[in-house]
This record gives sequence, structure tokens and C-alpha cells, in this order.
Amino acid sequence: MKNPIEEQKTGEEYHPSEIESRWQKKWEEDKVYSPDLDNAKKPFYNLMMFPYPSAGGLHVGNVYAFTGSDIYGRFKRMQGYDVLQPIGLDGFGIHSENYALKIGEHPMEQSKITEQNFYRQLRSIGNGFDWTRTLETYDPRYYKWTQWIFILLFKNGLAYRKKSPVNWCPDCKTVLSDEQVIDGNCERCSNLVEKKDLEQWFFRITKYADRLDKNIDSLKWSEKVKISQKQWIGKKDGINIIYPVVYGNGKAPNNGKNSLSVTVFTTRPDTNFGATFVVIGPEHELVTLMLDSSNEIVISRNIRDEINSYVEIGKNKTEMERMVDGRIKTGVFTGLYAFNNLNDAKLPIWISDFVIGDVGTGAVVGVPGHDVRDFQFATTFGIPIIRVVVGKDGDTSEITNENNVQEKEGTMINSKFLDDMETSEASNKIMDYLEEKKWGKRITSYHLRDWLISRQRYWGPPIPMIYCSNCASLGKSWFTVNGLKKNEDNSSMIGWHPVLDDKLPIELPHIEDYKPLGTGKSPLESHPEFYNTICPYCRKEAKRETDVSDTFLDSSWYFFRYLFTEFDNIPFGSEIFEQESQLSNKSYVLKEKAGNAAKRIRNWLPVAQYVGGSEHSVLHLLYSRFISMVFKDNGLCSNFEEPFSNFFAHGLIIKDGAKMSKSKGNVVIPDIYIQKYGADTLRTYLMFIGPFSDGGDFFDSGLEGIYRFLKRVWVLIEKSSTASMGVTATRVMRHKTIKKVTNDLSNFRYNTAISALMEYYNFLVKQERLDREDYLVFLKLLAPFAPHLTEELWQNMHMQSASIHKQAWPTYNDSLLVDDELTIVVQVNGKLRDSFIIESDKAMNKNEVENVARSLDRIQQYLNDDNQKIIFVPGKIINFVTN
RNA sequence: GCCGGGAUGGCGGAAUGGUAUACGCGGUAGUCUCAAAAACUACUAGUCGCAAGGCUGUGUGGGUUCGAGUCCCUCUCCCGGCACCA
Repeated sequence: MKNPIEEQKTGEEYHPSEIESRWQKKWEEDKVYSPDLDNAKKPFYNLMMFPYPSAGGLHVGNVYAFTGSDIYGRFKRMQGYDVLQPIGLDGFGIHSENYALKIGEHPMEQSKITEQNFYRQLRSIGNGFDWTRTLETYDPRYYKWTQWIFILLFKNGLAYRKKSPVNWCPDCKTVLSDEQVIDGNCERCSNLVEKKDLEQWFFRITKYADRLDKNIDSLKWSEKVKISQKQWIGKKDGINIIYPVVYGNGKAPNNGKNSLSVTVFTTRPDTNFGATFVVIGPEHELVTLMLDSSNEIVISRNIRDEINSYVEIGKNKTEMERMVDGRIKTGVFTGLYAFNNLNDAKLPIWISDFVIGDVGTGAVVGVPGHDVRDFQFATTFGIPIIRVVVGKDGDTSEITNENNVQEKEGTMINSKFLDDMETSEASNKIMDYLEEKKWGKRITSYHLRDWLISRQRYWGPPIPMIYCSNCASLGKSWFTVNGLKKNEDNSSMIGWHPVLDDKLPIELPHIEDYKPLGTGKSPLESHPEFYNTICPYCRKEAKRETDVSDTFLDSSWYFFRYLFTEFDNIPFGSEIFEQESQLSNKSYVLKEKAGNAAKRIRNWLPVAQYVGGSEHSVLHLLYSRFISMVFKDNGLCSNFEEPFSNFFAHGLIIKDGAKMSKSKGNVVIPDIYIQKYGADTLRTYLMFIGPFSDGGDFFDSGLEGIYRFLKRVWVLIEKSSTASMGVTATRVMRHKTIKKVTNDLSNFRYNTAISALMEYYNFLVKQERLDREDYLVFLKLLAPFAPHLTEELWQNMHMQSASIHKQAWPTYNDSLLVDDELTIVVQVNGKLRDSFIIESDKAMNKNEVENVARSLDRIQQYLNDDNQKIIFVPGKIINFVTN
């Protein structure tokens, strides 16, 4: 029998384009990357954030991210896992709509073109995607379930409507979530964001704030992402202090009936004896009461006018103006006082726009000696400053300068029963006291706000809700007609009913006037044929919601859908569907398939490894976690509530030192590089630039270097027909390389894995005789990086063999990692003076090493009676030290 | 302001407290060629030296250690996130 190595073609040059398209086709035909979801023995869900098409195609940054994730998947597959690596498009939403608007195409038609181009590109980079289960968020079969999820949240009391000042981008003509406002500007178009009062749908994510916060500690995520999430949730422990409101003469307004009070949230109650004023925001309810002349609060006409004009001016300020103006403190005195029960002090109540309506209680207590912002306010309006904390410097003098404001901890003074205590002790003591006296209540506050879901745009899933004015006039809502009590969570839902499950999806109609109106209404508002419907409860005429939902809802659950793309009717399933939902009287999901669906969820979720950009640290990852928790609470997934047990945040590819952007004209399109050098070169190059966590600067000459390397590999293997068997000279290097590459891949250290392979290559090419095993190991180790090249060479060596990507990952033996000879470094007083090579076993022996070291000419000149102390590191170093 | 992460040759970067600059790019010289490209070979931190070899070197200044890019403290600068958050 002929040696298979001799069978291979020789003398052919490396032509990546021919090889790559051939193998891509073959892999897809052979379903190399399509695991059997129901029978997989070692499921491994390897997920990459799916792209959102905000341009005609992928740029090289996308390729970077996908390749990094793909390499990990290929590594795991060769380690024997059944790797599921799906791909889809997050093509619904504002990014894609803006792109369509820009090029003057209808989003619905444009999405089909974009889809084709994205999938073509995604195929050309040679990723091991399972092309049998793609999804697109704008596909009605997909967003049927996005709508179903909206209804699920509604039925759980987690979706509600509220009129509130929201971030409004006049250019995108839609509202934005807080997360989408960057320094007062729109994340998408960088236009100034305005405040606008609109009635909107919100998701009550704040109800999950504590859970979202607590779980973070146990996640195996990139540390910086965990920190961002923690910071965004912004959990703070403090106390709400309730101050009775009085006039200057100490009497209560309203003749003492229904006595008024103002509640402030503070994290520093220890300083409360130093409080000299209270500030409420312009949105505070007390302001409304004061402006209402029918109310019994007696304030002078002058003050009322002043308050009125201050509030009106504030309303017209943009976010940006409010921030720029922030340095200078403005405000008006209300004529009212907050009565501090601790020391009977009357604290003047001011209105100022530095206090934000929906932070804390919308009111703060001013302690100017121990808060810089309060100090600025107090000095602007001549309010007294009292020192109650002495810091480390021991300074007890009056605080007259901003630099002397004592914000850090210290020892209490001027605070009666708190005197001489440390601030932390004083804090606990006074909170106990305030609670005991019922003057306050400990509370945990969060920076996280409820998730604003409504978007006044066209290209998104219509919110599946119906408003019935008849039901509204009778005080009815879905909650009341289903016998659920009205409570705080659903009281604003009068007249609202969800679309019945069997009417889903509510399809987005193809309309010509899809452009955003800028009126605070969706384009669907001009389409009665869309919004006119009948009430699912009373059957009278009713109206559909015309806003669509936020894109982040689409992407918050897609990793569930991948598991069920072959079914139209089951997005995911579990035992709950076998019982019938408590909340819905119609079970829509086919029961006989539910058990199977539940099994898939148990087997494949949570996602074993998620890879994505850190720009989604807050938005997407937080929303996905929230939705998963809601699923868990509804029995849709019973084995987890954290969808991504491992998350790795990859870096950013830049060009010429700057972030790639169309305006800078430095966007690198992968296609031309793939044509010229092949996907294998581009992939390997991108991974070689630097650590995957860091990204790097894309430059063409670096690509040439990798292309040279792969061409050399091609030639080396082509020449391998003369390779011998049973050569041992390369064994240590082989095992060292296996160990290094295996460890590096496990930790996403791709750049060093590639350099280890280059070293291995450089070593092999210098050898006179090689073991065939070296070639096989080399190909396997390189396979995740250059899947086509290695497959071609592998198949040339193994006729009729299974794909290299299904071969077992090489293993190493620790006992074979030691070289026959080692280099010992000789130092004198820690300075390198010489080195020598010695057999490994002798290198471990102090006497052997010392004898050789002492005999070296260059060492002898440094040795004398003084330096007899010897530091010996076996196999590495001997150091002669002067006593 | 607060919270992260950094700073290493001409460039991207590598270094369990143990030979700093692996690997690659770029550069210089050479081989091949009529020539060029490609490919291959050698050299490539600075500095003094004919050489052998010496000295200096990982942003700054100190410290711990036989030994520090790595650990501790000081400062400077850069990048990312958050921010009138009470």
C-alpha cells in the first residue's frame, strides 16, 4: 500500500480562493457544523452576537469578532463537543431603518438585499455556522414571539404605560432610552436630545434590579463588563428621611390637616445634624401643589410667580443645556421649611434643577459642609454651613472654601449623641434612631430605570396591544376581566387588552409613508386599516397601539429561538405549556411538542460561551438577563435564569489609530482582502494583531506577513512526502506547542497561540528529519485559524477521511515536555555574566551546576571569598552573591 | 469628580519574581536574476569598543528582593465607562 502522503498533489501553488469556496460548499453539504439538537451527547452552545445591518455589508470589525468566536467553537468541536454555532440578523429596528432611509430604499425591500449580502459575506469568511437554523428579527415567524413576549410581560404586570418626559431625538424623530443618550446626544446621529412629554410603554426592569445586581458576582464574564453592569444598576443603600413641611412661623400648612411632608433619600444620614436646607426638583409634587392656587398652601403671589417662571424655563432646557449650566447653581426659595426633628431646625425648602425628578425621591437634603455640590448651592444663596465631620487632617475650622469640604469619612462633632463616633458607626446609629422614631425608613435605591419600550418608528414589531374606549369607560382592563385585582402595577392599564395569542403575529404592513413623522406618533398612525380593530373582550370598536417596540427587545431572546427555528409555533417550551398558563386562557403552543422543546432548553442553555463587543456591556446583556429571569419566573426555562454563563468581551479593530467610521472614510471592507489573500489569511492575521480582548490597528503589511506564513506552511506540507516516521528530535517541541496552543485557545489568547505555531514551524523547517506526527499535529493546531488550508492539506494526506474539524484535538504529555539539555544562566550579584548548556538531570543538581559555573573563565574573574552565598534555581539560574 | 484598563525597540506586541524585546511587520546587507518582483539567508534596543567585552535600558521618582517589566508606595500621561446619582 502506498503511503498516503505520497498520494498528494505536488508542485501546486497555494490558491486560497479556489480551496476556500470548495470547502465551504462541502462543509455545508456534509452538515459538518450542524449538530443534532435532540441527540447531542456533549452540547456546547457557542454564541456570537448577531450583527445588526446598519450598512450594506460587514466591515472587518465584524469579521474580527466572528472569527474570534469561531476559533473557540472549532477548538471545542475538536475537543469532542457538539458545538452549536448559529447565525442570524438583528435586522429590525432603527439602525437598519436609518440605513434604508439614507439610501432611499424601503426598509422591507432593503432588508432582503442586505440579508443576501450579509449571508454571502458570512459564508465567505469560513465560519462554522449552522446554516440550517438562521433567523432574522424582521421575519414575522420571529417577531410573532417578540410580540408574545411583550404580552407575557404585560400579563405579569411588567409592562405599563406612563406619561413622562422622555429623551426625544428630533433628527431620528423618536424617543430614546437613557442608555441611548450619550453626553446629552443621540447615540445614533449625535444630535442634541430634547425632553418631551409622551405617553409610553415601559418594562418594569427595576423590579428585577436587586436580582440583576446580585447575580453578577457569580457570572464568569470579562471583569470590566461586570463592573459596567454593576455601575449601571447602581445599587445604593441609604435612608428616606421624612421632614414635615412648615411655614416660617413653625405652623403647618393646610391648617394642620393632612400635614404635608417632604421625603429625601440620602446615603449619608450621619451628617444630618449639618443639614441646613432641602432642595426639591422642578418636577416634585410639592411644586405642583404650590402652583395650584386652589390648594391651601399659603405662599405669596411673588413667590408663586417666581416658582412658575423657574419651572417653565427649566422645562425648555435640553439635557445638554442642563449639563452645561450645571456648574452654576440656580434656584428659588419656596417660603416653606422642612422641620428637622433631630434638632428642631427649620430647613428652607428650595427648588433647583440640579435635583432630578426621578432620582431617589426627587428631593435632597443639603449638607454643605460635606458635599461639594451642596456647598456650591449654599454659598450661592448665602445658606449657613455647619461642620459635623472632622477628617484625617484633624481640621475643625469653619468650612469656607470648596477645597475644604469634608466628603470623606471621619469623626463626628456638633451632632449631639453621635459626637466622637466614626462616620460609619454614626450612620448606623442614626438610621436606627430615625426608624425607631418613625422619621425615616432604610431603603435601597438604584440608578437603573424602567426600560422605555415604545418607538415612534416604522421598522419594528408593532406593540401587540389594543385600546378599547368602551372598556375604558367601564374601568375595565385585561386585569379586571381576568379577575385579577387592580394594583399599583396595572392601575394605568384601564382600557388595554393584549392581542389574543392566536392572532399573533400582528404583521407590520407594507406602507409607502414609512418615514418618521416627528410628531411623537408612529407612521402607522396614518393607517386606519392597520389600527382599526375590535376589542378582544367586549367586541366593540377599538384601536391598536401604533408604536413599535425597541430593537433591544428583538435581540433580548434570540438565543432561545435558534434552538427552535424549524418550528413555526414553538419559540421555546417547557412544562408550563403542558399545564396551561395561569394567566392565559388559551394555550397556543402544541402540547405534544412542548416536552421536546423543554429538553432542548435544558440541554443547550444557558449559552456555554458568549462573545461580543463591550459596547453592549449595559444594554443588550442587561435586557437579555432580565428577559431570561421573566422566562424563569414563568416556567419557560427552569434550569437557569442567567442566559450567558460565560461572556468574553472582544476588542475593537481600528484603522490608522482611529475608530472605523464612514465619515472618516477608514472603514475596511473584508471582501477585497478575502479575494486577494483568502479568508484563512484574513482570519489568522486579525487574530495575530494583538490580544483578542484588546483589538488592534489594521495594517496591510501585517496581512502580507501572515500570507507568507500560510504559503510556507503549504509548501512545507507539500514537501512532506519524504518525511520519516519515528523521529524523536521534534517530540519535546511538539508537546510544548500542543500545551501552549491548547492553553492559549482556552483563554482567547490567540495572538500568542499563532506565534507559538510560527515558532513550531520555524523549528520544523530547520530539521533534517521529521516525524509525520509533527505535520498532523501542526495541521490540527492550525485548523481553527485557517480552516480551509488545513482541511485541504489534511484531505491530501488522508484520502476519504472525515473533516479535520471533526478530528480529536492533540493532547500533550507532561513528562515529554522537558528538553534533553537546558541552559543555565550564571549571575554574580544578580547580574548576568555567562550561561552554559548542560544535560537536564545535571541542571537540577546544585553541586553539578556550581562546579561548571565556577570553572567558567568569565565567572572566575568575579569570584572571591566574599561572594560565597549561592542562590540556585534548578534548571534555570545560579547566582553568586556577595555577603 | 468617580470606577476600570494601560504606558515595553522604528511599529503591532511577548515575557509562572529568574537570559527583557518571543512572534510578526518594517529596515539593512546578501543569494538568485539582464533587471525587478517573489522566495531564501544573515543582521536589526541604545551606547562605547577593531574585537573580546563593558555600560545603560520596560512612562516618573522611591521601596521590597540575591534578582523587579512583573510586587508595594508617589507622580505624569493615554484609553474606556459613569456622572449635578443625593
